Amino acid sequence: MNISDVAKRTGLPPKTIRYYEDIGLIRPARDTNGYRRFQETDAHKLAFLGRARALGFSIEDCRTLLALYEDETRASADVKRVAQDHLKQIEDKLAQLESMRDTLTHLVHECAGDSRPDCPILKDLAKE
Amino acid sequence: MNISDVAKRTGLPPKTIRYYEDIGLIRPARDTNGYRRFQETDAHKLAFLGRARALGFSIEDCRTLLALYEDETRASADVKRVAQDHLKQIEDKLAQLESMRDTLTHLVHECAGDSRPDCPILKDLAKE
DNA sequence: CTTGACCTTCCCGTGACTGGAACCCCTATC
DNA sequence: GATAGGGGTTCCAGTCACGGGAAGGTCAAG
Repeated sequence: MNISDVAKRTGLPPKTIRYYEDIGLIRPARDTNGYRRFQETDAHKLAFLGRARALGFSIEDCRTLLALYEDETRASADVKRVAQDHLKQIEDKLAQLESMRDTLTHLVHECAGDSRPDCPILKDLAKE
Repeated sequence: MNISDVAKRTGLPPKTIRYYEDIGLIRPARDTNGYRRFQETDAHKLAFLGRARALGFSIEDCRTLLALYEDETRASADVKRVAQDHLKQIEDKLAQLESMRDTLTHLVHECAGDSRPDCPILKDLAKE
């Protein structure tokens, strides 16, 4: 498989796949002409990475998860810890965004949104 | 006021304040020794920017909001549009994070987290 | 006069890519 | 054989909103 084939199969852009090789997440073989030649295992790893990234794991987390995946002697506790830490981060971010959303929703609701200059949104931002 | 004074008052790090000058959000005066000399209006603008950033507005949104704030002939509709667009982005992000959280919560719950290698988290990432 | 706390500018690094330039490879067609 | 096109390759720069750190000027106190 060439890079565009595996890109189609995994849904990852070719640029991203090259980047993942760059940072050592995958090591596809090369043809004599210099083209990357992807094996099934490469496609499989890339799909794994795509799903991990879709769950918001950082690249470094992905590296760890991939290593655990390939380590038959892993402890599931190690995987769980990575996932729990990440989940915690997401929950923190959610709380922060919810707070922003609540404030913004309130402000937007208060604002007339007409041609007059008077605006509670700006008033709030400029308070004190 | 020197930069550390206004930093204390606004809660913004000096680095951030210099950056805001760099990109043209503020234009503090200078003393003969080259030090920035902040007026009340500068401190006020910085506080405004700090609150806008705390609500998650991008720097470019902040620039727009500041311009609207200083324009006595603004229409509140323009402010409202910026806020609504931003609110939409936040809601999209929230939905995305909630979906991640739900999946992760489920997976973490399924995982024994012991010394055995069997792990539903990895299984899910590697599915297919 | 020295010390230490300020201040200045400048450059590099962050995360995870994306865009673009410049160039090579392969096949098909004129 | 020339050419057109659609692959592929590398490398460099840019994104966003700063933060770290170096090298050096300024100022008040002891």
